[in-house]
Amino acid sequence: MTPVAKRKMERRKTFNDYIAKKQLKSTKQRDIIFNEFFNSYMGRHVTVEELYEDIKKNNPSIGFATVYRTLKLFKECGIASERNFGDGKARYEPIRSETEHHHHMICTECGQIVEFANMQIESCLLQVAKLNEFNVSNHKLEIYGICSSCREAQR
Amino acid sequence: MTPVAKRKMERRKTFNDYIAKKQLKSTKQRDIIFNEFFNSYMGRHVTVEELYEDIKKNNPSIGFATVYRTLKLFKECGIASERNFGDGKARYEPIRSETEHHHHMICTECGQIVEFANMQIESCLLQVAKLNEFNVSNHKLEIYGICSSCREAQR
DNA sequence: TACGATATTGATATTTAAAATCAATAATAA
DNA sequence: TTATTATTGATTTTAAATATCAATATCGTA
Ligand SMILES: [Mn+2]
Ligand SMILES: [Mn+2]
Ligand SMILES: [Zn+2]
Ligand SMILES: [Zn+2]
Repeated sequence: MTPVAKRKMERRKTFNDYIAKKQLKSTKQRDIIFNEFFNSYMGRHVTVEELYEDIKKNNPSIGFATVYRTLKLFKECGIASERNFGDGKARYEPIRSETEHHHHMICTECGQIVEFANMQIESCLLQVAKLNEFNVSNHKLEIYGICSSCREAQR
Repeated sequence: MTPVAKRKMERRKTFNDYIAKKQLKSTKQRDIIFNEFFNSYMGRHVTVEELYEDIKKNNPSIGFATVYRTLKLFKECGIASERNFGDGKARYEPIRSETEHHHHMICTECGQIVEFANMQIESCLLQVAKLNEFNVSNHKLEIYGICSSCREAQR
């Protein structure tokens, strides 16, 4: 099994466990959305609208509300992250591993997103929180700017 | 003159200069909004609605749209920052000096906001950006968690 | 001071993403 | 199979942000 397929199976198990625990139901729609999301959007940041339009191509009967609710469900059970990059639309990305954690650098010109992780920043953050006696549940860090190719295009 | 008064005067000059440069007009409404914002909301993070309700008390004829537009104007000319803490409402805070820069820690229980600045984080950020050849225009960092008093209240 | 050009105001309407509603339908356990 | 309960898809509602527009205020100039 490829690492990608294994990763997908692990998320699937988390999802199934969550469904069982919360006494929800397995449905064809949830299967379809799960598969499309984890097959096509690994490492990407997709809006509800985008995923809906994509899925409609092969499954025209699936409704927008179902895609919307299913992505929220993915987030709820910890297999997807919700991101907000300041354009007013929520974006979702598949979580790649239980432990992964990263932030984003967004080109305000072309929309390109570069992911990064930095241990030093993370430990500084925890230190700041500790100093102020905050119990951190999550944090977000985004860098906005112009990427090199957009900068070249301008000259 | 107190340091607070001096600070306010400096922002006023920036605002006046901006109005002159862009050929805008000085109005009673802008004066009122400027004064309330810089008198009552230094170090705070106010929504348009909140500031509007506040101003209405003494100036019932001022419209919501004017408050909304004036805060955007403050932001535009660099005397206010717009913040988004994930509740779907934009917040504005007066800028205290040309050079100040800080981030926020938000209690998800009581809404308390603690500001912090950390040079180490800032330089890490720039390093990450440099590595990826991004020209940084701005960045945001927020820590969400539970403050100590809310933690105590829970026990 | 009066005039004319232009920006501003306040009320209201529009836009948009997110969230809620609900009758019909599907999934599950007995 | 049946009863129960969750889900779906269409639609409506909500709420913040933004746009519109006629009436009015500002400001340079005569
Ligand atoms: Mn990402
Ligand atoms: Mn602040
Ligand atoms: Zn770019
Ligand atoms: Zn608190």
